Amino acid sequence: MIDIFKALSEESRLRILALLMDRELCVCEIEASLNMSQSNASRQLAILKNSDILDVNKKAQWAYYKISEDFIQKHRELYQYLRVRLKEIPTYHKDIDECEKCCKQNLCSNIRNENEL
Amino acid sequence: MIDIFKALSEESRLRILALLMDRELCVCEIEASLNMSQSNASRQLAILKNSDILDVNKKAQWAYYKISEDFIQKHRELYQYLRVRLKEIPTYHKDIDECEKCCKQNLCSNIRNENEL
DNA sequence: ACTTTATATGAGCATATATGCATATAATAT
DNA sequence: ATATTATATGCATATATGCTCATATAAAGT
Repeated sequence: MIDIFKALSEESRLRILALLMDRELCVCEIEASLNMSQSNASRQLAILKNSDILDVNKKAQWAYYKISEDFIQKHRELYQYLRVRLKEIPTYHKDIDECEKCCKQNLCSNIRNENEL
Repeated sequence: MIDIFKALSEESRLRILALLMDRELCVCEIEASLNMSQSNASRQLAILKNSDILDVNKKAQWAYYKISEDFIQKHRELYQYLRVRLKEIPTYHKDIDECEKCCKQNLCSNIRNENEL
């Protein structure tokens, strides 16, 4: 539990989570959407993954992160709380808009769509 | 929200919160129950209060801390989550037992009981 | 084999946090 | 007034964290 709260106690990680509430994303999409450096995006994702909030799904050279199903089930109240409250982050709408743009551009080619849809 | 998660991301503060789920307590009772230094107990309580999780009620030379009613109402899912999960802290039962002992000893005389019951 | 692309990670720096000690403040009791 | 008791806080220090730069790893394309 303490690891979860630690993971949630940093703004850039909350912004990442807010994006992942809607869809799974690869590192480069998060990096571009939130205007973070590649290494920083990768590190923050690793922290969220190590606290079992995120799952990663590696395909070819891409790493797709999403909210872990296990987290959603085991921490239901907290997940619901986040679902509502992450929208209150000051940059929320800007971040979502940026993310929409990135996803439309198919930053990391089409491999995700080809394999999953 | 970020301030709340930061406040919740430290073990001694979670242990304090676990005790306060049952009753309001003054600094010296927390200090004795959790075997913390006076200054540390005071500081952690201040952090929880500044993030609006706790309320303080000062009477004579004592400061009684409790979970803020406002927090319970405004962060209902998170509060329910904490209510259940704080019991999973490894030292939970030991802490509660110690706290029972302290309260029975009337560490800070009887002023609370005289005024409130 | 070499290059390109995506991600992860080590080293180093700056900042933040936790904590002890000493001291300040503030209320009470003598 | 002085002493006692409870709490808060300034300062110093050790540790942790966030972030950048450079580099490593790993998969694919040429």
